[in-house]
Amino acid sequence: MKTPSSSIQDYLKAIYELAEECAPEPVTTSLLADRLGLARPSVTGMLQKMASTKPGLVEYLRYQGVRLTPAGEKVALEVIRHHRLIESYLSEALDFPWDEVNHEADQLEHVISEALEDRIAQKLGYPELDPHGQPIPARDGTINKRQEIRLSELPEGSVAVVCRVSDQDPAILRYLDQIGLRLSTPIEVTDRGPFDGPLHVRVAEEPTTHALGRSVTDRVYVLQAEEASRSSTNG
Amino acid sequence: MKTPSSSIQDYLKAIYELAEECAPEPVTTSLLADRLGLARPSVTGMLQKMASTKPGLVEYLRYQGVRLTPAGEKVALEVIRHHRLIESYLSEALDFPWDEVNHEADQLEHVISEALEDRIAQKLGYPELDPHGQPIPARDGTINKRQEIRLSELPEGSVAVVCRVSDQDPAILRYLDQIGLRLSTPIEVTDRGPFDGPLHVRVAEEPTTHALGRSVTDRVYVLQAEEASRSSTNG
DNA sequence: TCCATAAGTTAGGTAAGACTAATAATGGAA
DNA sequence: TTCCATTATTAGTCTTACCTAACTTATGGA
Repeated sequence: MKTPSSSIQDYLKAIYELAEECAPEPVTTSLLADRLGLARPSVTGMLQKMASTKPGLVEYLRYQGVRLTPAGEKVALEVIRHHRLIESYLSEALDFPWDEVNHEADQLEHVISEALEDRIAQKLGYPELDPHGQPIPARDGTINKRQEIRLSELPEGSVAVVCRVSDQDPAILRYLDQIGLRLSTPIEVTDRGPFDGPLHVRVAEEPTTHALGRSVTDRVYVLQAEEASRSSTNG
Repeated sequence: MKTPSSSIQDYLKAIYELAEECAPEPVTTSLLADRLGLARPSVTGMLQKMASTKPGLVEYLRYQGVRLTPAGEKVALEVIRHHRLIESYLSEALDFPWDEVNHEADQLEHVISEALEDRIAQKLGYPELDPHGQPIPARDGTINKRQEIRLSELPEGSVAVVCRVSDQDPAILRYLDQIGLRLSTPIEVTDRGPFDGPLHVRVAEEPTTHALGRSVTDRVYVLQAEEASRSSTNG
């Protein structure tokens, strides 16, 4: 199969990530448009084109959305592998801060060769997690999923360890870094307001608590007690 | 000034390199088409577009060719800086062989950010030469030119040091590597046939000589005695 | 000097991939 | 069950950068 064009790769990646994050299956046209920063009709057009000219990658359901086929998911995971390896490399080898690597990797992921990817993976010692704790798919398209839950779903009083943070919003990443909430950091939910109000979280050894809104707590994933001990985090 | 599109950057770079290599000023449409792997009418069209929509970058002379203005040359040198820094990084940090870095860098040079370029330059210790001995332009667009001459212009019997090799043809680079002709290698012209026949060259300490055709000797640059001592080569 | 050939340009077309404005389907509330 | 707001799609353009075929200019021998 010929390598799909850069634009199609972006669509596949976005579909995969949205499906994983919010799971309104099938993934909706406007959600995709928002994520990609495109007008909705552009997305409709592209989805129809993908469904007709690359049969077998996506399943497009008129007025409902789009779903990846196993083949489409494999392509998406290849792109994501590139992306996360590049993020890791930028962070490890070139000291990029974790809020900048996503943007940079978005550009690089489409032009990197397999040979370069191999060298990078080798130099890094074949890492399994990127700088945000996101699992790096293997070359064969398999990916390790852990028993992580969203910080927003953590019950009051419970203690857990941060294991993964969405890399989408640099501002959030900068904020998390600033309050000391990084990968492997143990945290405690000291207070959840009613419904989906802000969560009060105490970080590691520090005395102060921070009130975190939904935009943050939905993008931070944690491992609870037992699960945490089974898995070690690395960049 | 907005960053010229990737395609325009390729044209500017190619114009600069062709002018430097062969100097039929102005650079001819078909030379450009060959270098870029495009049909001639495509090049004509692009040159006209550049001349009209980006005035000040190139001077286009109908039926004659194209020349860079100082501003156009500056943009070209920025692209070339990206390219050569990337080549250097791939070679130094990721152990890429010198015949592969050009191709890889062609892809990467358009998507690398200034921030990433800076990190790379810093990690490498601000190198002045790329893996082929080509000077890396400074950020302000200045470039160091040495008193190099083509191997094909070296008189019979003279001894010189290889200081630069064109990175355009991977096969030539592999061949040179194979016969031991690398940067800083001293060589001697043992015999030049009549006119532009093959040059017989002896490499460093080795006894055997090699007959090199014009396609090679025009792409290898050397420094003679005095000049060689003024300049040291590094990757 | 003339003309064949090489080199360059014009004309017209295609493919991606995006956009806006207008139209149609969907689904929740009254 | 009807209606309306939301969401999705169609229709029609635009831009970029390429292509081929046909035509034009330039050039260097006879």
